[in-house]
Amino acid sequence: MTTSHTESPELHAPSNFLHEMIAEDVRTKKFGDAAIQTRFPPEPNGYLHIGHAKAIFLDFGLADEFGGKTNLRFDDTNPEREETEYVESIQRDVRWLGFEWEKLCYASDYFPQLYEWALKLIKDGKAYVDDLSAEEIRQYRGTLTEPGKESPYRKRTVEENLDLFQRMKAGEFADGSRVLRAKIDMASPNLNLRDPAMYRIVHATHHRTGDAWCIYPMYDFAHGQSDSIERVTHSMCTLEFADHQPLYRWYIEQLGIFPSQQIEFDRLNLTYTLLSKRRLLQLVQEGHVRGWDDPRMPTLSGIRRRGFTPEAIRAFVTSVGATRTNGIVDIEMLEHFQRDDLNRRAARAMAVLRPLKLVIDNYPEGREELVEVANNPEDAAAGTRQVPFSRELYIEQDDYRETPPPKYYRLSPGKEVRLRNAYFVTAQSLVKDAAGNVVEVHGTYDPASRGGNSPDGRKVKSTIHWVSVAHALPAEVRLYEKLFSKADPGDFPEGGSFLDNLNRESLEIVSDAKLEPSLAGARPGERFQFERVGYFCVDPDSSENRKIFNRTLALKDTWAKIEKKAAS
RNA sequence: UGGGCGAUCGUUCAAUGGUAGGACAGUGCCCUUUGGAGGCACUUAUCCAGGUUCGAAUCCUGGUCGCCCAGCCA
Repeated sequence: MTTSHTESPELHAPSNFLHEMIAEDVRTKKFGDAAIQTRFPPEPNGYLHIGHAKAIFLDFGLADEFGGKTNLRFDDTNPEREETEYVESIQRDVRWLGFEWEKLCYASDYFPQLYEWALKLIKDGKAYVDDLSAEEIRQYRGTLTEPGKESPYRKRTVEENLDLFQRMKAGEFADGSRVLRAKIDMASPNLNLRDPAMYRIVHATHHRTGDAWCIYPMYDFAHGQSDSIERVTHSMCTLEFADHQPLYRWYIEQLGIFPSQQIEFDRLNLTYTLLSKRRLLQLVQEGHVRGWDDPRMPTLSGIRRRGFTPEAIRAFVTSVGATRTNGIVDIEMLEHFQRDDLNRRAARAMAVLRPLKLVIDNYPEGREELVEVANNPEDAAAGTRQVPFSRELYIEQDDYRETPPPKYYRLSPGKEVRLRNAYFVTAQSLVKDAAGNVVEVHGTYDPASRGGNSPDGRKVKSTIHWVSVAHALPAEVRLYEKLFSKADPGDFPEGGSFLDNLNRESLEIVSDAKLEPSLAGARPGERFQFERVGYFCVDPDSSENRKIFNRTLALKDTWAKIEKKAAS
């Protein structure tokens, strides 16, 4: 692949064991002169999450690297859980990550072929129709330490099996009454080889094939063959499928079809995060979050709405790599890569979340001026903008303390600080309400310090941000914290539930934030750094006259750390 | 106690028989018109026991520990 980003080493595909393995296969021409072919094979039964992002970057990234192609294939063999809504969201998410598939495929497109192959196995005496109930089959399967025993129906003749299987397809039998099984080895130490089910009867409407079928292939009887049909050379999946590989190969060998190769890697786990479709679905259905795209969700649609970027996700999954060891990655690692990306790219703006009025007594009433501000100090090319300054400003409540604790550098009585990009200001007096709360601070500014520096070389310990009262844009800001309060949300006492680990304070809505006026034109999805506060992005809930911002991530807060330490 | 897979700083990834290194987190200092960013420094690891070898994280043997598998889910 020709690369246009040699200057960003972290964007290079990682040198991991998958890479080595494929490189070796290319060297030895394991697949002849065929190009590398991979696939990303989600079941359309839920939204994609950050764990899938790892698989996507691996599937598409590795193929790219070796000049190969990647198909997006929906593993839609279970009509009862799959929906078109998911098919659509998955395509949206893959594209958002920056990938375009070679072919869009569906396992359901292969139903006719799969059926033919089942017939072949029956004719070869390698498959049989079993009348045992699900419960009986489970009992006959044996246990981890004891071999199973053969079903009494295992010796049916080819003719009888053919007849029964065709009638299964024709809809003559009820759900669960019969199943087509592969005839392998009921004593195999690998449970997957103890005559696994190939087809089950399900009278359900499939999201694509409708009611054309009432028998559906199992994952094991569909996946390898689908890979083979698409001439997938390297079929990457997660570790829990390692036990299925012998069966994957068995079907391919019995059928004599293209020998796709399955390779397993470790699933991504993150602290304070749940990556189980079943539980994510539960969070949505029970209303613990606002939907699949709630910014607290680990779904790609959720973190996208939260303000995360594909670039950061790529850097993250690259750093995390692929191995065969199961672990849990610290969520702070993901956050680091996101801050790193946004720090370089996000335009800066000034916004006050919890406003406190600051009146500059010696600034002429009615006067206003524009100060020039860099859009991104990390990137001169981002240019500058003009921000209005006037006698009355909003500052952050946290930036003023009547009695400052040790090491507090911000505004307090008699103290001088810098108003970002504007003037030095000194707090002089304050106004309190009946309850004794500070409602207004009065101060004086040094006109000679315009732009933020005093000609006499005087230093201040701190710089605070501000928004002109007369020009302020009111807005709603949604502050997010971790959805779970426990590093392992799945760790709960007997009789409990992962829901007990939900963080009740994961969402805080600030309804009266004050923004600098330039933000009036911000479009949904646009990302900013509110200086000294954090990274934010415009939520699609925003209307023309009321902006809503989501906090992607707070800035690192050294002061909070100092305060915390002092408190302990 | 059947089978499969694995074990390197607190976490994560690397080292492919030859100086155990990077990133995240943490700590301290420097710098800073964001207590952001940046810079410097520090702390901390080869699961255990044997063996092969001039030399082992790496190869071998035996343990130990962890994960996965008994769906007509994927």
